[in-house]
Amino acid sequence: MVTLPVSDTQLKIAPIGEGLSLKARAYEALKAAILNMNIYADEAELRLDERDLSARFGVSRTPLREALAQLDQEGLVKIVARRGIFIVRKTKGEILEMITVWAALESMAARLACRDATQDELAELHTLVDKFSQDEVARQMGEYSEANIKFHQAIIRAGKCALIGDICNGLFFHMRAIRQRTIFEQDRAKRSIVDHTLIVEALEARDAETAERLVREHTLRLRDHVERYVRVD
Amino acid sequence: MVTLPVSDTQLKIAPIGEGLSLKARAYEALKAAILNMNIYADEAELRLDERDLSARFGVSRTPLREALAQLDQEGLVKIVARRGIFIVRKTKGEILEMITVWAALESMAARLACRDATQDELAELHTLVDKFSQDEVARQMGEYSEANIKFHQAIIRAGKCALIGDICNGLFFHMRAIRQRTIFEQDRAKRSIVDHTLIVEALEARDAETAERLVREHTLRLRDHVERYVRVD
DNA sequence: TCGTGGTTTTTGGTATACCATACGCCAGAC
DNA sequence: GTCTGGCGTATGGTATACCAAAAACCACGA
Repeated sequence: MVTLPVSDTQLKIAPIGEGLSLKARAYEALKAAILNMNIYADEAELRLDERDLSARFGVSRTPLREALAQLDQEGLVKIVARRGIFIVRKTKGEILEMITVWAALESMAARLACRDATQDELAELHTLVDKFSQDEVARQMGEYSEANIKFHQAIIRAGKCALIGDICNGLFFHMRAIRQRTIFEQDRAKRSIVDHTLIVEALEARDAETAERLVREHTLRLRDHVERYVRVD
Repeated sequence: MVTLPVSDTQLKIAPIGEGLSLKARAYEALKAAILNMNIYADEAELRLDERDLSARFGVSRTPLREALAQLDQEGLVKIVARRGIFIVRKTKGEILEMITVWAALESMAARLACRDATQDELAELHTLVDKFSQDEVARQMGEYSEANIKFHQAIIRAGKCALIGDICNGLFFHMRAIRQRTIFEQDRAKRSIVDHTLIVEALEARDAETAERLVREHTLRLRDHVERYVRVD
């Protein structure tokens, strides 16, 4: 009897039970939980307990600790020996720095995109801006935020630098975890549409200097807005 | 009797026994070991073994695994379930991306520095460039590399954005771990001195646009040099 | 000689027990 | 009443034993 290599069949029964390791699953679950916590809970219970979490998830402390250690390194929690595990609240200063880094990276991505973006990618950007302008009345702020992120991610993707994408995704995640993130959008939607339109025009013209400058100014303007009007807890 | 607060005494006996956790010590040791390995060893032994390391360090697998997990997340090693732990070799593409990110962040730091750098910081930059020009004959490439990094770190510091500093330090570390990193310096020292001098001038003139552009072009030029002439393994 | 099947070994993943220290409670002295 | 010191408890850190899957090895047969 001949047994075919698994890769040659079309079965792929595989994904049963989410083939991820317990550590990975605990990590995702905790990440999601912390994010929700930041949105819903108010000031209460900033502390986590390894044994308690271990019991809730039904796994031992070992994989849980590995997941927590990773979250600690990413800056979402802070582990203090023999004291506890605390959910980290970003300070306003840290948020401003994140936006600054974002501005630096995305403006570089825009520059790269002027050289390397495909026609398809430019078309996609055009679509994102257009769709956005048309929805103007009906759209909710929440949708705007998602669409907004999508637009910026599309620029970054068009720059073809995976590392920029990775770092920015991390930044975006931390932003998402901020409670008053709605402030990011407050009174900025109209202005953003204009900015976005101009940015796409510069990209289509392959004008690197202008595209870079527009993206940088656009994001730094958000930074200033947050610095001036947002009060973080 | 009056007992003085500890902070008012001048004892500070504290640092007994390197208060670091075993995990932290294992992490530092492994990091250093991997770095040396990348420099000295040739293609041999890209694989690590948890039990073996555990025996060598004299600690159990648990803290060792946590240290390895952290190195894995930082991209220095890759842990594959039931296969082994492998020291990661950066591809040429990844190196180019790191330099690109560096260019984006340091140019932004230069922009910020034009607004926020103190006179002392500008003076320090001046010193770094001057000292460097004078040593021209006697200096070794190795020293150049260190001085070079120092110069760039000084600019980043002057930008007052801690996050940019953190990310760049990570990038610099990975660069240091590259074997043929001497190529970075090959035939570039003379040009660098000119570049650095101009950059400092722009900073002292508080000319953000020029400083940003010069820093970006300087680093992207290094990127192109690597892309063209460096062959990574 | 080559391939084929099972068995042993290796190796990272997980569970669990124990350790050491920071904190809180409470009794006792002044 | 307040401060002090011991002692118990909570909690992250560490050690160790076991598990499962992948790889390596080996014997056997065509």
